[in-house]
Amino acid sequence: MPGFRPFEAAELRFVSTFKTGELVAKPGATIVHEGAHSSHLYTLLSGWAFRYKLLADGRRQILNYILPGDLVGLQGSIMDVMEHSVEALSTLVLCVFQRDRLPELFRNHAGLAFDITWLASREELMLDDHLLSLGRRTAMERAAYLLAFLHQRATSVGLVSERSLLIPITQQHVADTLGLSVVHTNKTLRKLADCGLIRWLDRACEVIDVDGLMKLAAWEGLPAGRRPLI
Amino acid sequence: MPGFRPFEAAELRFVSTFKTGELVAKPGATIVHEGAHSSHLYTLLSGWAFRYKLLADGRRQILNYILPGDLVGLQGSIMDVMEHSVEALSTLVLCVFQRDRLPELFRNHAGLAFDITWLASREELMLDDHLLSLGRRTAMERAAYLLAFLHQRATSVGLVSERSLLIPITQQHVADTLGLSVVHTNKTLRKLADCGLIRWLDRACEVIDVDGLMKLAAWEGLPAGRRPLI
DNA sequence: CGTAGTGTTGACTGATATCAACGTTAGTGG
DNA sequence: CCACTAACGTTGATATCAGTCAACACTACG
Repeated sequence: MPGFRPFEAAELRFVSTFKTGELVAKPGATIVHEGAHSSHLYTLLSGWAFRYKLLADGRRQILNYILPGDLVGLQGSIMDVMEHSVEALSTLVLCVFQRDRLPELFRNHAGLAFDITWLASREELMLDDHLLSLGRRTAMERAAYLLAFLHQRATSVGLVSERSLLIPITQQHVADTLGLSVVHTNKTLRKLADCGLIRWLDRACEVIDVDGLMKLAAWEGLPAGRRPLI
Repeated sequence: MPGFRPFEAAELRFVSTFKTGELVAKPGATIVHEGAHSSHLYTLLSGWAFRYKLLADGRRQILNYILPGDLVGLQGSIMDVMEHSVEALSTLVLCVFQRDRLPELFRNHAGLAFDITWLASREELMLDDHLLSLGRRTAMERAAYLLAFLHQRATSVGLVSERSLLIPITQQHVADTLGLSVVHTNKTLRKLADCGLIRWLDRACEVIDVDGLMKLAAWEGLPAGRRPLI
């Protein structure tokens, strides 16, 4: 896989013992529960998922999307309580790590420790972008940003084959990401479709013109560069 | 200082050589510029600051606030480009680190490396809360959340003396944090003041009833527990 | 064949933005 | 010492974006 930094031999050996197994999750399954203690640490191998938080009265906010190569449950492994939930959008395959060997990883494999911090910094960077979007962009701009963002992330892990990508989300997901109602989200997505920027399929979105979306949202894209994989 | 984890001797020795000096910044000064390469890595020793991003047309979103003990510029040290700016709210004293010795820190001081990752996770956790606020809370709830949040953070670093705290921000800062207009922010803060929850001073906010604010926002507070200091 | 989830649309309502004016204060230069 | 200016905070009138309500079509599924 291009775009990932290569492993050293010792790192590879450690990671293979660090891994305790694989977990498969069905669409709609909750992998991580907000408020849970000592959940596991995972890497997503394939599929789409998302992180979210709930308010007491049921209002839901989607915080970010999880794509192959992303860590799941790091925050819960480092602090002790999980402060968000994670749900599968498609069928997932996760690599399960031994959470309690994280200190050992930091002690003996500085390269891997740095990679984890790198991934945490990248998450922070994405959240910053989302915050800018929710706070200061209009509904159209927000929607355009979100779809351009997901397209770019999918591209960077090789999910965009022959110029086409289906993002497996419903309009309810989009609404809960953008902080809008479903109805208004529907009208906004319709406008984007009428402009020829996207196509909305059954429970999926096809991005037709990424550059158009990025221009509409005035979004520069994520910084390029090689990323680590754990 | 209670609430911080103690250093080991070797860590203390390293940190004292890792530090190259101190930087003092005046209120309104920009310490870190969005788009800048190779900025420094700092720890804030005293004062209040904030991180923000701008849209091309000048719309500003404040991402988070920086209080004593927080790292400044970690994202820029790990990726290469700074993706946000940092501005001083009050007079700051910063501890300046040698950014290029970060790999050495990871290699020889696993405990400190873990601390950095802990701080990054905590930042992520705060951003998650902000995202929930911007996406799903009303103007009143958002304002209440923000002020309760800042009060709690100030408390945890010992800034709240004799039950009183002045947060050194203008209503423009609040507006740019909450994603609202200044005018509406003013009306919202007025309502909070009329409820006896806060008092608005010249260029500062005094929190009178944190519990009332937290209840209004349905916010649980940040997870408790000992934090690292670098 | 009913039911639940999803997407769509129109009518109406409400929250927040925009515009405008004004008071206060602190700083500045004459 | 006194205009003058620039931030900052305040308030009311009006405009607009997004929310709510309601109805309906479509599909998958039991």
